[in-house]
Amino acid sequence: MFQIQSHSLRPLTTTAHLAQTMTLLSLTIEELKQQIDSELASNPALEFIEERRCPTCHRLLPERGFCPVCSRPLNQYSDDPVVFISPRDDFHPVRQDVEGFLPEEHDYSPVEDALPTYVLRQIAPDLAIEDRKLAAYLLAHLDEDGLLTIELVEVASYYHVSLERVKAVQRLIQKADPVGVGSRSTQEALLVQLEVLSETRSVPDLAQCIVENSVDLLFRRQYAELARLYNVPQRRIEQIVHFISENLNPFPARSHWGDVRQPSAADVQVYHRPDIIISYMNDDPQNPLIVEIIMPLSGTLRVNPLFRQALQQAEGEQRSAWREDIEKASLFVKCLQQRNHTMQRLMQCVVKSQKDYIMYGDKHLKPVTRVSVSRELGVHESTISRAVAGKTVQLPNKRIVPLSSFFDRSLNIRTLLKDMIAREARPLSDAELVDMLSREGIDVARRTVAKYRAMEGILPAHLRRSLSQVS
DNA sequence: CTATGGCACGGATT
DNA sequence: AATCCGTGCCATAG
Repeated sequence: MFQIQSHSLRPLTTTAHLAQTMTLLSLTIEELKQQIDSELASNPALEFIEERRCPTCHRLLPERGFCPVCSRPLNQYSDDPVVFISPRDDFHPVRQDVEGFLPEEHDYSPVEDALPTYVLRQIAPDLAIEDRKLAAYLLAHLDEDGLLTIELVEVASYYHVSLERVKAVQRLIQKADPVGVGSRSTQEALLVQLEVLSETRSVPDLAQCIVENSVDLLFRRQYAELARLYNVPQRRIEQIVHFISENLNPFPARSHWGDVRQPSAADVQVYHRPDIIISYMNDDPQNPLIVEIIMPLSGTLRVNPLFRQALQQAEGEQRSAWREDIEKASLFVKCLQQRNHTMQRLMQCVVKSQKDYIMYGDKHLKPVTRVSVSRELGVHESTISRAVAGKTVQLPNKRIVPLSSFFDRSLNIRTLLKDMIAREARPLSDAELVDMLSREGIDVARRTVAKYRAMEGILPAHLRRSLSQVS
């Protein structure tokens, strides 16, 4: 497919252009940053220019006018959300030189490379040189949830060091972002997260007790049982559960739970950095929405004009090599711009139709499909799919959800269902729930209600009875 | 007999 | 082309 290359330049640029834009589209910020870095490093024709930032909010100023986040005058504009590209360089808070740090002798799959390196960077400064191999070894044995797959004792005996030392390294890892990574179990991860959290804010004291002694009850949502066990009102337990699901994440490396996992904390996740941030201007719900599409750099990329000039004087071999560099550089820049443009339009469209969802919560999510968006934007559906896949969005209420949740066909029904069950006077059977839903204008099969219930981790009616009796 | 969960099928979505 | 999701049918538990 690349034979065309040698013949003509134009078809090459267009197909390559498309291909590269596609791949860029599907990258998350972290990947995008890597991509840009490597491009920048390998191509001398590519230039990076620092740009102005807003003095108060530290965000980059748009082409003209005021900072969209902190200045008032923008209010005069319509109610439509402001969508813009927001470059940031505070992306990796800790950037340490870790060259030669990762030992080669251990095989770990390149796919999982991102998380280990990310963590390693953070803890590097606090790590004794001789403990580095321990850290690297531990990090190389994380599963996709960020949990450790090996026993600490094994590591200790493998390296002939004391268990204590391995534990110390593990603790260091656990406290890095994402907090709790490198724990042996979800329970351990939760405990670490509680501990870290308690340093900055108050944590319900029972929370730790519960996680430590009765996680299984917690995961199975046996709130009544818990209330009995700890001799507190069930209301209190529910508060704590709420706190836990708001702030903790049993799978440190996960952005969202798989469908059949412990549904106890199913609605909220803690994840490191969102790709997109949606907020109200000045955090005031009166103001229009601000949609920031995060760029990992605070500046623009362009083809270095000096390099262009130099090309004029170059000759022979050099000239063609440089010419190629320039081609590649400008292609990359174009693709990047197009990526941003597409993202911008995509978000514009999505935010417009899902405004209620963003402002008022899950109940108001409209079942928009990727196809409908693609039609509206006039692009291929797969483009949208790629752009949406793997990205995360921070909502005004600081929750971070996958972008794909904007396209969830049943979330609104599920939350409605959850509400109804939460308010129910007596346990309602699935069939009765179907009735109630149809009164709300939603027609679903009985079987489907059952499935939604299962997704939300709600027990069947006859089992819920016991709960309501206790409380 | 009623309420639910399992399996599997078809259509939509990606 | 592969996957996901809603749904119908049937078995099973209560």
